[in-house]
Amino acid sequence: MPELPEVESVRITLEPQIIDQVIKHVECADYPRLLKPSPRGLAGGLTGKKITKMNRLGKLLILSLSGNAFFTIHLGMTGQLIVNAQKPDAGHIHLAARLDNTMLFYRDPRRFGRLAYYESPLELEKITGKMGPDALSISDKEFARRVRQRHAPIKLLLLNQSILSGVGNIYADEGLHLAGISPLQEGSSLTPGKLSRLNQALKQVMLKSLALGGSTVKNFVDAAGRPGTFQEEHRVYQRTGKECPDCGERIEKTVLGGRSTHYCPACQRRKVG
DNA sequence: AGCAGCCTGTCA
DNA sequence: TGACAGGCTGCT
Repeated sequence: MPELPEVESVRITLEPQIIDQVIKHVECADYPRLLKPSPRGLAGGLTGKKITKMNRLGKLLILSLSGNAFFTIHLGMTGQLIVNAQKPDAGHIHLAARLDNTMLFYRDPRRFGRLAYYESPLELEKITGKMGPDALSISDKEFARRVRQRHAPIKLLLLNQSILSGVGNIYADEGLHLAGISPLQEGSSLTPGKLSRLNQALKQVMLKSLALGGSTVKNFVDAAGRPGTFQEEHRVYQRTGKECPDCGERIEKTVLGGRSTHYCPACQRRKVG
């Protein structure tokens, strides 16, 4: 489900509840695709480690553990972290970790998420090294450098996590609308001015969303169990046929890279040549 | 570049 | 019943 603002909302609400606690015991389901390097390897690696810090890169949560090890959590589409004294009365809980003062559960109905244990910074770096810079901190110059050499439609570039980390379908659509750029516009055809406008628009949209706890389109909740409200501020996303807040034209929907794409045909006209 | 595949739940 | 969903990988 979650993109950068939702994942950051989880990080902010989860960190104080689990920081400096030792993972006493781990139980997990037998889903090798979800639990890396393997269900047993993950449980064995985590057990006995202290959680010393919680960071985020794009949509990836990175927990630092004692002994220079790491625990990463990618929520996929429906991943959810729950802190509770006992196992919640809900299905699809694939991991339960007993900490000093509480328990941490991972729930994920669609199982598109991924939990992984890395035994050293070098192992972690193999993953994070393939990811682009975080979308909240990338400079205009770096953003332009990474986008301008590509010919694909700009929306597909924004969704590509090796170019930029953290932007998903909602914020790509919202950021492009705010910047007045067509999702179909080729990356290489955008001027430096347009590109810096887009970079700033993405940050603006995601920071605003973060301030509102993220977007809850379906059932996102943070680690305090609270939904976000940024969906009420969406300008184009899932507003097909409704009026553009800027010009009143009807919002259109198309498909790009297999993903639904919402835009205003008037404000986001494609420039050719 | 484009699409099937991974999964389940929900809505029309 | 079928279409669709906020992500990503791996195949052609």
